[in-house]
Amino acid sequence: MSDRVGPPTIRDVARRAGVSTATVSRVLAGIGNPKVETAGAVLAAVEALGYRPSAVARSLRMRRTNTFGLIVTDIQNPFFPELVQAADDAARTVGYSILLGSAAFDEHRAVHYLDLMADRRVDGMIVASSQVAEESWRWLVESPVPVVVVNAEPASVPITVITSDNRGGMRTVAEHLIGLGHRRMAYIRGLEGITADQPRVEGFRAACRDAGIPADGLIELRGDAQFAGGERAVSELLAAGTDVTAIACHNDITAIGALRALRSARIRVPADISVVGCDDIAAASWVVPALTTIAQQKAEMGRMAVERLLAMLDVGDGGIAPETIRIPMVLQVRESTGPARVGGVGS
Amino acid sequence: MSDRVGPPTIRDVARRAGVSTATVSRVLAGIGNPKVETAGAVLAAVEALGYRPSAVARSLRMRRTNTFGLIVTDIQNPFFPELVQAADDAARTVGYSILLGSAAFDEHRAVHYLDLMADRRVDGMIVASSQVAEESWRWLVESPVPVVVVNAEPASVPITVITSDNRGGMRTVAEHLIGLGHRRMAYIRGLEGITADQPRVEGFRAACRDAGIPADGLIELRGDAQFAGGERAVSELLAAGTDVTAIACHNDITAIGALRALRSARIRVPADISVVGCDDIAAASWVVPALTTIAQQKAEMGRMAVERLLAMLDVGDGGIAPETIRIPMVLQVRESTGPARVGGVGS
DNA sequence: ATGAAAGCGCTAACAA
DNA sequence: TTGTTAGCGCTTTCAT
Repeated sequence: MSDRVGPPTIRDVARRAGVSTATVSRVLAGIGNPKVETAGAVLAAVEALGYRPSAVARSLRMRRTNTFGLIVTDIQNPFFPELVQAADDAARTVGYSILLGSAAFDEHRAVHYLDLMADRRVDGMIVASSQVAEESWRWLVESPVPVVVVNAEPASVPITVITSDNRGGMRTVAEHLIGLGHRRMAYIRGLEGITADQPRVEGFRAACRDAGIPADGLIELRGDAQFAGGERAVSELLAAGTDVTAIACHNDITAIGALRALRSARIRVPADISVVGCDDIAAASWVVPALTTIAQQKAEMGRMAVERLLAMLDVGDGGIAPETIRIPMVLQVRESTGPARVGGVGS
Repeated sequence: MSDRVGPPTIRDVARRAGVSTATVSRVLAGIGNPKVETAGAVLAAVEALGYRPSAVARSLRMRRTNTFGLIVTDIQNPFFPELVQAADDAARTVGYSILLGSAAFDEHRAVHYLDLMADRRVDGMIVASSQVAEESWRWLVESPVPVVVVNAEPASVPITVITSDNRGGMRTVAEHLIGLGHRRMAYIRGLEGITADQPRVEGFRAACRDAGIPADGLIELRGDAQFAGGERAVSELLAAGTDVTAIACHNDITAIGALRALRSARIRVPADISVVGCDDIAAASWVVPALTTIAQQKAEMGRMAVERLLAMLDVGDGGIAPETIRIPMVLQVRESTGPARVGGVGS
C-alpha cells in the first residue's frame, strides 16, 4: 500500500512483474525475444497498474520529442484550421503530434512561440506566418531544427517553402474573368507587405496585359485582407464613380465584404458586377451569391509540410536542399461571376 | 572545438562561466543572492552559447510540464478557434502552453488525444468535445489530472463543467421573436444527441409556452448542426407548405443554410420570415441579411477554463468541488429578424 | 534472454 | 554564496 504519488513508473511495473526495468522497456518496445512468460508478466503488470510510459522521460532520453511545432498567423482566420487539421493528421499517422501556436497577428507572439518551441525541443517546425521578422528567419535557418515555411517567402533566406502558386492562381482568375468578357476590372489588394499580396496582383496584371487590356482597364485598391477592407474598398470604388464589371479580391473574406457593399448599393452580382475571391474558405459557398474563388489546397499543404519535415529528419537536415514548392490553386466557379454586362450599371 | 551535438546544456554554461550547474540554475531562476560577478559570468555564458533551458528536462525533474491539453470536437468548426485562442492567451500569461487535439468528429481520435495527453503528462485538460464516450468520462474523473469540460455535460459524472446557458439563451431568442409578434415558428434542431441540442430546444419551448403560444405554433425539425441540415430542413418546411413567420436554429451554420434555402425560394428575410441563429460565428455578420443570433461568450469560456485549471492545480485537485458554470449568452440583433408579417407569405 | 548501470538535462536538498 | 549529489523515468550498452 505505498502512497504512490503520480502515475506508475516503469519501476513499478518491473517490480510487480519481477523483472528489471530494462526488460519492461524491451517488451514494450517489442525488442529482442523475450520468453513468453516474461512478456506475459510484464504485460499483465502494465495492465494492472494502468501504466503509460512517460513521453517526457522518453523524450529526454531519446533526445527527440516526436513533436512538430506549427506557428500560424491567426487561428481565427478560417484559412488555417484546415491546414492545422491536415498537418495533425499527417503527423499523427507517423506518431508525431503538433504543438500549435497562433501568433494572432502579433510579431512578438510569433517570436514567443519560436522560443517556446525551441525550449520544448520540437523535432521540427512549420511556420505558416508572415508575422516573422527577417531577423527571426535567419535565426531559424541557422538553428539545427528542420524548418518548413508555409505560405510565406522570406526574402533572401535559403529555406524550404511550401506555398500556393499565388501568381498562377490569380492569373487563372483573371483569365476566367476575361473569358467572360470583362475588360474593366478592379483588384482589391491585401494588407501591404503580406507575402501573397505581390504575387497575386502581379499574376492578375500579367493576364490583363496578355489579353491586351489597357492599363486603365485595371484599377487597384488597397484592402486589409479582412471583411472591412473589402467593404471599404468597394465603397470608395463606387463613390469615385468608377465603372467596372468585375472585382477580384486578394482573399475570400475581402470578397465577402465586397459582396456586402455591392448589395448595399443595390448592385446585382453577377448581373452588374462579378466578384471573385481567393482561398476557398467554407463561408465562400455559404454567401449569396456563392462566391467564385480560386482555392488553396490547404490540406495538401499541411500534409506536404509534415512529409518534408519527416524527410529532413531522416536524411539529417541539411541533406535536403532548400526548395520552394508551389502548389497549384484550383478555380471554383460558383455564382458570383458571369458574363460582363454591356451597358452601364443597372442597365 | 568540441563537436557539440544538439543545443548547449546547462553544463556547457556552467563550464564556460566557471561555476557549478546549480549556480547557473539559481541565477536563471533568480533564486538566492548570487554575487554580481557570478551572475554576470553566467549571463554572459548563456548569451554567448545561446543557451535555452530544456523544457523537457525541466518537466521531468519538476514533474510538471506547464502544459494544458485542449481537445476540441473539430477545429474546423468556426466556434472553436476563438475558444482556443482565448485559452492559449490565458495560459500563456501564466507560463503555460496548450497542446491541441482536434477530434474531427471521431470518437477514436478523441480517445487517442486523451491518451496522448496523458502520456505527455499535461498538468490539466480542457475537453471541449462531445465526442467522448461515457467510459472515457469516467476514466477522466478518476485520473489524477485536473479536467475541465467545456460545452458538454457528461451525464452522471461529477466533473467541472463550463458551458453556455443554452436553455436561457434560446429562451431569450424565443422572447425576442415573440416580442416581434411571431406566433407561428419553426425550430431547427441540431444533431441528435449533441449536448446542447436538448437544452436549447427546451428553452425555446418554455418561452413559447409562457407566452401562451399553442403547441402547434411551434414546429420542430431535425437538422445536423451543419449548413446542409439548415438548407434541407427549410426545404422540407416549405414543401410541406407550413406557414411560419420565424425560424430559429440550433446554430449559426444551420441558420445560414436556412437563409440560403429561403432565398432560393424567393422568400424575403426578415420581411416574410425572420431567422435567428446561435453561436455568433464571424460569418454571421457577413451574410446578407446579417444574422441575428445569440452569442456564446467563447473567449470568456476559454479564459475561465484555464483559470479553473490553475485553481485546481493550486489547491491540489479535489480541493475544488466539481461545479457547473453556466455562462450567459448574449443576443445580437442584426438584420435577419423583424416584425411578424400579418398576411401569408408574399403578402 | 535478462540484469546492472549509466546517463539524457535539469532542480533541490544538503553541505561547506 | 556556492558546490556536491541525488534523482525525475526512461533507453541502451555491456555483462552475464
